[in-house]
Amino acid sequence: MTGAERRDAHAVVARRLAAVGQRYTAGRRRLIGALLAAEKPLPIGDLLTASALPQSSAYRNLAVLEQAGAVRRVVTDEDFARYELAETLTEHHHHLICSACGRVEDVTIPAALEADVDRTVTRLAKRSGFATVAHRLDLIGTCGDCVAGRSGRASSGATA
Amino acid sequence: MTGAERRDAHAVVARRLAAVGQRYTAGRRRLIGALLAAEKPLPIGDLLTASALPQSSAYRNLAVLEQAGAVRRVVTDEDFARYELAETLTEHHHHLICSACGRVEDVTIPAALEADVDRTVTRLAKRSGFATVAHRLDLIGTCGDCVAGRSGRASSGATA
DNA sequence: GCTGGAATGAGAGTGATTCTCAGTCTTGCG
DNA sequence: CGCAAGACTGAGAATCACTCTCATTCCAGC
Repeated sequence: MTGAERRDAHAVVARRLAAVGQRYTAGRRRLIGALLAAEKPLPIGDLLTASALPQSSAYRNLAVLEQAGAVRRVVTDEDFARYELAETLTEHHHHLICSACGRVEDVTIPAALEADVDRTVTRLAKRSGFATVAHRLDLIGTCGDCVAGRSGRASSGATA
Repeated sequence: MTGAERRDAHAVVARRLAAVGQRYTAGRRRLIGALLAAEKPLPIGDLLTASALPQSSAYRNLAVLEQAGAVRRVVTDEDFARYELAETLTEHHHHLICSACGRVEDVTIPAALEADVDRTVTRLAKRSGFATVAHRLDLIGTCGDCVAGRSGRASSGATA
């Protein structure tokens, strides 16, 4: 991610926070900074380290940021959540999740397929009486490291 | 689900448990029975009620059943997990999740699209060095009840 | 009928997440 | 500038899903 995009993202976040009557404080800025740099969903542990925020503040600020639409909480099978920037700050993407070590990476799928999925999904939702619909497509498998035996359950992906 | 399918499912579960050296006890049978009847992922709360098992036994048995490949743990944004029968006992399907009340329903998408997704997903996974890959496609929106205002966060879907 | 391992259930323990609350920093205003 | 209102912070307690422990019970095969 380039410097310009980064500045841009910060500006957008600031605006969204303002829209819900919240300030863009230093701690929040550090959280967003960490997420910008990561380009993949980060576990709370990494965010605590990266932001140097006390646990309670980190959780509180992530909740605020999520509510402001700047950040998204990502749940996996692990027993802790991960956070990533909201798609409106990055781009629509999906996750490649290693079921052995928990590693998570971003991937995008071809636009044509994406459009197909979206069309179908919308139709199905309507049929079931659901309004609006976003989709979440995750690919779950075993990453190269885990196949090779050197697993390890690292908190963030080591080979990034 | 018909009676024959039900019997069938029980037989398959029994076989899979046997394969990992486990018995198909009454409590486990009740858990599977509840899942067969539900045809949608059930929260632990419902399973405790339906199976009349003490909490520790329910969790333990669900873990065993999952390991045997009879059951699948489904995570949503809620702070508790849901369980459903493994797809090898039912059929490949996806979930329609209401982000307001947490309600979850099963849906299937057209075979053609399913095949497309699968092909793409496999290719992407390979490119990232992932072996094998299953996909999880969830549709997240707001169900009719919640749009209408009468939400309520019921543990299972009321209007099934 | 016995015996060993599987299974059970009550209760304690764990760990992520949330809540509480008193103190601090900002912002807008006079 | 000085102040009040309210946003923000951080430490710690509380909550809650889930897991573990352990003594007891059950069952399959001998």
